[in-house]
This record gives sequence, structure tokens and C-alpha cells, in this order.
Amino acid sequence: MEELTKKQRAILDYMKAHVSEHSYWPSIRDIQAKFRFASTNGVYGHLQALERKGVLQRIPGAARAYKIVPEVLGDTSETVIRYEGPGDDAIAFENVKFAGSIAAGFPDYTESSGVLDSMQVPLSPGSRRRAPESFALRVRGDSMIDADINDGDTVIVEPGTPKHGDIVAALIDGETTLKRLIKQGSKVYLKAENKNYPDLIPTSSLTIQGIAKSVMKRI
Amino acid sequence: MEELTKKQRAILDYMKAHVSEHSYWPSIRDIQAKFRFASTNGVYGHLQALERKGVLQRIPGAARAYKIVPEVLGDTSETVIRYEGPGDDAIAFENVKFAGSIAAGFPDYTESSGVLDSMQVPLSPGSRRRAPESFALRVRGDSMIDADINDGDTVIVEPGTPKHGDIVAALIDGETTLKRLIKQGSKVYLKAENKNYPDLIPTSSLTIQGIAKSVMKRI
DNA sequence: CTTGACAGTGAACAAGTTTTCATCGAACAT
DNA sequence: ATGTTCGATGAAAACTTGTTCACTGTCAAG
Repeated sequence: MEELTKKQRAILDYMKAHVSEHSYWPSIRDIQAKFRFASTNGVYGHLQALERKGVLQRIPGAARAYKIVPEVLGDTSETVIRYEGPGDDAIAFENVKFAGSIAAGFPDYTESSGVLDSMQVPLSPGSRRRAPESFALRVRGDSMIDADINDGDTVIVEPGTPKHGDIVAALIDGETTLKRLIKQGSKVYLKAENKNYPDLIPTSSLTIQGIAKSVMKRI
Repeated sequence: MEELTKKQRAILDYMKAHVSEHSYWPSIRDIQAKFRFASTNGVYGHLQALERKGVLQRIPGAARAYKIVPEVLGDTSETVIRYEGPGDDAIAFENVKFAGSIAAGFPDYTESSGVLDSMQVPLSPGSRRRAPESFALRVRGDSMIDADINDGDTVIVEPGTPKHGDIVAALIDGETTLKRLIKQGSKVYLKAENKNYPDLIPTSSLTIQGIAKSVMKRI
């Protein structure tokens, strides 16, 4: 896939953020104002580029109507798996304490998960922030509904080496997605828990940010 | 809150479904076509009604731009309810930060998380400890299975004044239980979300420790 | 019977938005 | 030098969409 230019990426991010915040898409003029274009046509070109590069789908003629195209699938071959912490947009749980019990028999998360345990983690080089142990991600989209992980849920992700069948947060084409990891011999791919979605076969490299251990739902 | 008419409900549902499927809102004319109105004004009236009844927020002038206001179960009655924090043995989540989201798609239109937001809470009077913001409880038993809260799950409980229909952590006879709070006129009782369990009608007093806002499940 | 609220028609308007057209300068390869 | 692409301007066209106005029918309450 063609790479996005810096401005295209910025515009795409802004659009996503706008949707996330306001629950509706920005108009071209909204984007124009945000990026101080003198003409709507400046934006227009970028939107065309975003569509041509396959990351955004416009609905012709309709106002404030777009779709984000989930990134593409590539060819199958042996894949290099890289492990990496959460991206910039995923800020960690910090110092999450969990202790005590109520009315007998409080959970023993210390052994079984460790997710909620407060933990001192060494600083990553060059970083002032403490390296996060676990982090939370808000789920959007419905690609995991068959695993009962739905839009709006929050998953707690732990770094680690995933096994076959684990649900992982993976970085594909610059975007974090939540999928089930399938290892078949030397082949590795990601499977959405939704029959309507195709498998995601990584092109060259696959970056795993961590393993989803828990899911948190609003009541 | 005012009840929605059948058609208003249908329209609201259609709008939600449209967003869910297409990731952008329908225009008034889309709705008109769907419900075979002969005039856009038929839809317009319903949208006004939906806004007046507080379940939908329109963005004036903007096309395909709405927000869904989370619906609340009404009924405010006055009852002898005491509110109390968690017991000594249930220690709070502290400084839980949250940010970021996963993949692209449309946002959660029902509600935002909030639960996990870090928050400074003022000291309660006479207390040196900071009042805990939220705390976690491990669920035992199957009294809430119809609300999809199962044995072994963890619920995040926030202090606050519960409304009719909220799931609350209540202290009854010295034990904390998780039940749905039902207010009917002046009567207040607790309802298990499991048909095999009877309602729990408090004898003298009812102590609410907080409102269950989220449930956390192991994957 | 009348009144008023509710739901709807039909048409038109005004504003919001996308899209097209003509043009320009800089970067860049031919 | 020359053509090409890219990012941008400025203006205008064309379409989409929310909004308003005038009017009709229904139905229940007073």
C-alpha cells in the first residue's frame, strides 16, 4: 500500500478523532478550518488521496459520510513477529492497585493474571515515563463480536508472547487491531471473531503489542 | 422522562442501526425513504420530538450530525437510603488512567467510559484518607446472570446516588450483594437478575455502597 | 362541538457541502 | 529546458440537506 504523507495522516487522524469525540464526521470545511487551508479544495485533494490509497472510503455526494477501511490483507508466507509496547495513543494503566476482599473470597488476581497488580517497571531508555506494564484499549468496531468483545468495550492488554489462539493487540499498517492470533506451522495470521470479516494475513511483519487478558464492559 | 412513541422508537433504532452499519448518520431523506414518508417534514417532526424527549441531540445546521443521549430510567422517589463507601477490606482503584482506542470505526454512541478516567477526589470531611473513587468487587454466585454478570467476574463500583434500574452494591445483613435497585413509588427493593431468585426487600435500612458501572471479565 | 395535540402532506427556501474548473509555484525526474 | 506530479488557491457550480410555511386529517379531552 502506498504510504500516507504527513498531512494525509494528520487529516485522517483528525477525522477519526472528530468522529470519536462528536460522533459524526467533520465536513470538508471543518477540516479546512482545522488545518487553515485557504480553500476547501486543499482538503478535497487530500481526501481524494486518502481514498486512492485505500484507507478512507467516501460516499459520493453525501455530507459528512465516510468509512474507514480496515487495512488490507497481503500474501501468506513466513512472517516475522515483532513485539512492541503500546503506541502513543494507548496510555497505560499506571499504578493500578487492587487489594482486599469483600465478604470472603476476594480474587486472587496476583497469581492468575497480574493485570491489576501495581508494579514497578524500569524506565524505558530516553523516556521519562515509566514503561507501562499493562494498558487499556478501547474497542471500536465489531470485528470480535463472536468472542463477546463489542464496540465500546475496553480490553486490558499485557505484554508477553502470545500463544496460538490468544487474542492479541496487533499493529498492522500503523493501526492497532484486536484479533485472534492463529499459528499454523510457519504461517501466522490474524482472525477476526466475526464471520463477516476476512482473515488478516500480514504482508511482511507483524507487530504484537500484547495479549488481551480481560475485557471490561459498561453496565 | 417522556416515553417514546412506537414510530419514534423505530426511527431512533433505525438511526442507530444505520450508524452501526455505515458509520455515518442517515440524512432526513434517508429516513424518509426508509419509512416511506411522503414528506421530509414527517421525519422532521419525529426528530424534533426525539430531541425534546432528550434521547437525541441534533447539531443545528450540520448535515448527518447527531448525538445519542444515553437513556435513563426515570422515577425519582424519596426513600431512606444510606450511602456508604466500600468496607475497609475493599481498597480502591487508584489513579487509573485511560486513553486511546483500538482500530477505526464508529464510536460508542451509548456512553463514554468515564469509569477509568483518572480523577482527583476531595477528602471526605474528617478523613485523612482520600475518598476512594471506584473500587472493585469480585462477583460470587449467579444471581445476576441475566445481566451477564457471572461468577468470577469483577465489577467496578463507583460511589454515587443510584437511580431506578441501576445495579448497586448493597450492604444487607452485613453482606455485600450485587442487585438491581428498583424504586416504585415509595417502595424500594433489590432485584436479582436471575429468575430463580426472589426479590430482596430490605427490612429496615438499606445501605448502598455504590453503583456498578462496569464489569470485567477474563478472556 | 370545539379545542388542542399529534402526525402527516406538499412545496419551497436557504444554508450546508461536495465537486468541478482554471490556475499557480515548487520539487523532481526526463 | 521541459514535462509531470503534488499541494495549494480562488471562485463558482451543483447538489444535498435541514428548515420553514401553509394546510389536512385524526383522535381524545374538555
